[in-house]
Amino acid sequence: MNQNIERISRILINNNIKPSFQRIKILEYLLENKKHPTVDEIYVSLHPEIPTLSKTTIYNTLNLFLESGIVRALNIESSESRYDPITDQHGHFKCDHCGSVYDFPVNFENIKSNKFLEGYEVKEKDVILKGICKHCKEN
Amino acid sequence: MNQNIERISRILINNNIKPSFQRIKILEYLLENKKHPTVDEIYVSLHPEIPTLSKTTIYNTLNLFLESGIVRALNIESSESRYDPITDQHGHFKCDHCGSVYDFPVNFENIKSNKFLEGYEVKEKDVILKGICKHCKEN
DNA sequence: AAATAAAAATGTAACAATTACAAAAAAAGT
DNA sequence: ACTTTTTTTGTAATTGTTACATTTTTATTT
Repeated sequence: MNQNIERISRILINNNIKPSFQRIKILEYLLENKKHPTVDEIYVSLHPEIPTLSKTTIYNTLNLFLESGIVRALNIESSESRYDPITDQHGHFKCDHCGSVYDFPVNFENIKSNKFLEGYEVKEKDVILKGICKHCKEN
Repeated sequence: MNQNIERISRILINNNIKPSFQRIKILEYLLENKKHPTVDEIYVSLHPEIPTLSKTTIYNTLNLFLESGIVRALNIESSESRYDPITDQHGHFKCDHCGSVYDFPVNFENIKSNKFLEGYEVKEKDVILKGICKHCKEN
């Protein structure tokens, strides 16, 4: 447990972010539960452990993480942003029925090799699929 | 001009949508200016010609179009939805600098052939790239 | 260790996109 | 022409997010 906190602190420090308690907990949550949570989900999950936690802090922290590039925002649904720690490249499948967001591997090379994008500097890529997931199909 | 309206009326009728003036104008705007406009952009553009036009009508109409599948919503930025008439499949490149959204062709077959998505019903696909566009690069 | 300065966290209010809802206007049916 | 249904409209409510001032915590200096 303590080792985990040290590991996460190191990630923050490496990105020039002071490892405060809240920041550690928020990043830990993102890394442990790879659920692409919304701000509200983070808040509800961490609030029991950190009763003074404010949503503004979560917003501030996530924006800080975004600037440093340790997380990225997923705008799958227009009504809410979800947050994803940046690891390997992958696409996202959102189930219209249960609302879950699943990761799946994507070969971005096929997309990049495109004449139409010559001269364009691509910084961020995402593949978003929507539909009904396997689990919902089966029920 | 009149032919255009007839053409657009027919699209609506084919999708079981009564071709009211507002609906025709909104769909016409989407089809003519392929700019992936926001609701506000549609409103500002059509308001001079239709002074009584209400944003609620635009929202209602777009939701109607979404249900019928003649347009789809692009959630590139979390703060706003953009709307795109459905034609051929293509990806979207959004320039972080000038804000423009460019279309580019995408071969979705490369993405679909994926073991991880077996059993999943994919209804909607999008590839979203962000970065700096050619025009902004040159300046 | 106490005092001071700087950074981070917090709560409230403001904001903007969207939706809910009821009333007004227009269109369709009788 | 009258009634019913559909469409449009304006206002108010809702929700995710940001702005901002205050409080708390952390770091620095004496």
